Amino acid sequence: MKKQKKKPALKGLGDGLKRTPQRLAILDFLDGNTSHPSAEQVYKAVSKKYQSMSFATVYNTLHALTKAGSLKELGIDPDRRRYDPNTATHHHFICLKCKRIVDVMDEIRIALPKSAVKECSVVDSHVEFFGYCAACKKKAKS
Amino acid sequence: MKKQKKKPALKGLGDGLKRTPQRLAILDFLDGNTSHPSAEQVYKAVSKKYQSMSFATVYNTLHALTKAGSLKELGIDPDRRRYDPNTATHHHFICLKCKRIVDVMDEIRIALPKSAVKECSVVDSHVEFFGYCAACKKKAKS
DNA sequence: TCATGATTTGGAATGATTATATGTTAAAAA
DNA sequence: TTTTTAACATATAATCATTCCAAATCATGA
Ligand SMILES: [Mn+2]
Ligand SMILES: [Mn+2]
Ligand SMILES: [Zn+2]
Ligand SMILES: [Zn+2]
Repeated sequence: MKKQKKKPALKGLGDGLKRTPQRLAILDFLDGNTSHPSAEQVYKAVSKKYQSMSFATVYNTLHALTKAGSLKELGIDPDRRRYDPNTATHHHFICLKCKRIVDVMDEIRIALPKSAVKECSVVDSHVEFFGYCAACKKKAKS
Repeated sequence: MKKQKKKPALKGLGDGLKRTPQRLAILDFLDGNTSHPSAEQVYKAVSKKYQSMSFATVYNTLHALTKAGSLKELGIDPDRRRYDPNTATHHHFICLKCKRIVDVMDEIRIALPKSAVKECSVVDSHVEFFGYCAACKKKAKS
């Protein structure tokens, strides 16, 4: 029987990156994760399984993965950087109350404004939706 | 003759905020400013004219103005908060090279995806375009 | 003018991230 | 397998943006 393994949303370590247990642990936590965790959340989660994990290693690995193109740094949260293993172009809904960040995978056709295209070259775009998530909406009705 | 005054892009101090020289100086710098300055840039600019300006006051004022709805905090730059006196819904182009943030005032019709509307209530949205600005594009061709 | 609560200020505190120095190890060569 | 070594992990210090704090000052209304 093949070792069970869910479809990896994460590309994995790139190029000549060493396959260290720390990196594999971080990679495993990130794989398929849609919570857009911060460095601290990664650290906390991975520390449990892999005691002796250093905070610096988390940052190092997050940077390495980002450079390798297996991870995206999100600037959404002004307070701390968040990471997204889903590197395909997609968008996000941010709850103004609980700060949860939810994927919006729907393809959004953005009519690139002429003014932007005229002189600049647009490589990518990202839509942020702000509002109140289902849970917070429900609470407000109490 | 009426006191000459350019059309204010900035709403001004809200409610019961005292009209202090510091706040007026910051307000004056921000008025019509489209550079999306950071707190430090505000501090540097205003310090010149208003010596003795404190960094804490800049933060206090930026917060007060934000709460009053005369200013918007931008989460675009992961390294530091940036402020936008233009509180009308508009979008931004971010140059991946020089990090410049340029307004995209064109109205963009975003087809709100069903999945987002279903359970959540969307209050606002913001599009970030990433690419290379005219100046950086030109440089690259050298 | 006076009283007073709001505001300013400098400096200390915090929290996220980065840098450094040193011991460790994955991986490739022998 | 053993050797070799650049890459890596770790602890800790340093940095940088932002917030907090307590004391001094000030704007505004009575
Ligand atoms: Mn995402
Ligand atoms: Mn703007
Ligand atoms: Zn919520
Ligand atoms: Zn540029």
